[in-house]
Amino acid sequence: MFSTKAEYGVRIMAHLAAHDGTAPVALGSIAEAEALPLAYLEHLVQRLRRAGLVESRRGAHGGYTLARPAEEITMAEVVSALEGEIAPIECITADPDGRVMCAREANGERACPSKLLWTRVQGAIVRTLEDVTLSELIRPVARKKAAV
Amino acid sequence: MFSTKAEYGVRIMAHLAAHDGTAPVALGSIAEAEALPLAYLEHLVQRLRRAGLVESRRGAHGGYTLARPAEEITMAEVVSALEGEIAPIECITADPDGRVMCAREANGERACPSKLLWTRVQGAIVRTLEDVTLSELIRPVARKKAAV
DNA sequence: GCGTATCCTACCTTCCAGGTAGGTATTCAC
DNA sequence: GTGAATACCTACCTGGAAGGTAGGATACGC
Repeated sequence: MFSTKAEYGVRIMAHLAAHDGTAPVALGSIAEAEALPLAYLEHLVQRLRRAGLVESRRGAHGGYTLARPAEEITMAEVVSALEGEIAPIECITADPDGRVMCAREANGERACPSKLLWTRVQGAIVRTLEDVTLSELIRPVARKKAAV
Repeated sequence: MFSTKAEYGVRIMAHLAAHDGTAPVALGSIAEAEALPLAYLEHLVQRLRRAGLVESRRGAHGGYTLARPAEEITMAEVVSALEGEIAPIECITADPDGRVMCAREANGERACPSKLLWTRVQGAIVRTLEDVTLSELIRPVARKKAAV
């Protein structure tokens, strides 16, 4: 489903949000706190940086900070920065306008018979990811509705 | 996300539903119609059979039929028969009661900081899959064909 | 200029999705 | 009963990617 890239990356973001003070947080301290390999996290955090989700300061006492307030960062941004485009199966993609396409349609063939299903699944995933912000993640706040 | 197992399997089911007459449909004819490798489909259809979703008749003029009416078969059943348990990331599972668990919780550790997110994503996926029946898939019925 | 940190590129290894192969058992038509 | 068609079963193969490692270059604080 989602790989550990998404999992680890979300945890990086959550960690940054939780320690969102003045000073940047060194990736080494995150790796230690979360018990994850530093060298691997470096790859992930670079994706987050290139996506404009975190900012970095190099050198001594450097580290990372959120590029925007946690309330304004959605999980859809985080996950797609890490995993690339979100599609439940290969042939389903979304073009820049947000129209969901089946790859087979493109070359004049008829759509997958199951397009309806995968587009709905994709919609559900994307909507959910867009609906959860980083700040919600770090506040186990009075959400507690219908705890499935 | 989902592998081709789910994609192909759903197409098998859709094909069976579309040709749901008296006679069983040979897998070879499905493979040909869908342009998929027969030998691989055999693996998939066995999973569907063991899950009680299709029935088989061996020998000449044998083949497969739906085990239940298409309206009563949900995509959740089909996909989980093919892919196994549906979880957006490894540490999220659902116990027999349907309670969503984080693997880390089990061993006395605290839950992933991001559990909230993944449980919601899982919920959205499962609810969507449960909501789409096989019969809906094969009838592009009364759905606005215009805007896609 | 030294230590600390980010940044960058290349590589390595394990796993498994996706597929192949070959055989056996069952049923039908004749 | 024979042969063709079909489901059923088990084992194997293979490319690519997930997940991780290595090593250095670059920037910053003191």
